[in-house]
Amino acid sequence: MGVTASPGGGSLDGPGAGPIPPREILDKICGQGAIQIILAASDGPIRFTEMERTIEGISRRMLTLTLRNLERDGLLERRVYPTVPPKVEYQATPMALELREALITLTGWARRHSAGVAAARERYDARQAAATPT
Amino acid sequence: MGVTASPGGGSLDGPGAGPIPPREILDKICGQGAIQIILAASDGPIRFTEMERTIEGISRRMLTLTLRNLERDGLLERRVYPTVPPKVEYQATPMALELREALITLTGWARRHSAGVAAARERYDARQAAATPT
DNA sequence: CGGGATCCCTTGCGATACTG
DNA sequence: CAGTATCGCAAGGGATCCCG
Repeated sequence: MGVTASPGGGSLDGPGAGPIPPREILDKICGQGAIQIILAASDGPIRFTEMERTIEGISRRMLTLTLRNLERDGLLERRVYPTVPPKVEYQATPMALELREALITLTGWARRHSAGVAAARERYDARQAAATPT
Repeated sequence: MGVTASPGGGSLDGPGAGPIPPREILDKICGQGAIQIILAASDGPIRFTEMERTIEGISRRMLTLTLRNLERDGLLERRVYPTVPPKVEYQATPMALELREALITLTGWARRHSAGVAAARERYDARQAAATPT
């Protein structure tokens, strides 16, 4: 993987650091609420605080960091309006839009099977507890 | 392992631990090579070492852990043959198979845009470096 | 409004060694 | 073959404060 810089994901790679391993890309997209962020930015420009309210559960810090990462990877475009108060808009790039369908499928699946996963988990845990002597 | 329901989205077991937040489910699926594992187990039963060879780059530890997590969440079925030497097979459950298409899309996208992401990253980093005074 | 900087605990994860 | 156990560092990520 990258060079492991300081906390925040700022990987300082030297010039000519080859292609990114697909695994790393997927991890970035799926981790830390990036999916919701991309989807939120897929329906036109969206502001920072709008996102914060839309995504619900994400911390300010993580939102900022993930936005930066996605921008860096070319998945989001960030536009700053030097007004007072400041206004910043994010929107998905064409590259990111290609993911839209798949990401919707994924989130839909997760919502539909939320209970099923919880049930499976309880069954598994119960079985483990039963197999463990006191 | 097991409990540790700390900030971020740990797994709270215990009786009646409600439904799983979709976010957490997605993170589990996307992180630590779970995608490749699910896909590898989508074409019929596959053995532990086969997976280890197929996935390439995953550590023994992570493979084991992720397999356990996916089994616990009801995405993989694990079958043990008490032979000598032991034989263990994993295969995707129907629930996990529903993800197949989307996961293939995702991995395909990641492969296609690997270079594009790398390029975007270099551009971003260059711009940052340019904006930073010495 | 939209962040950046710092603190600091928690978790992820590789490396290594041992086992049925 | 298919794991489990333990160690140890580094990354993850929340909380808090500050700033243009």
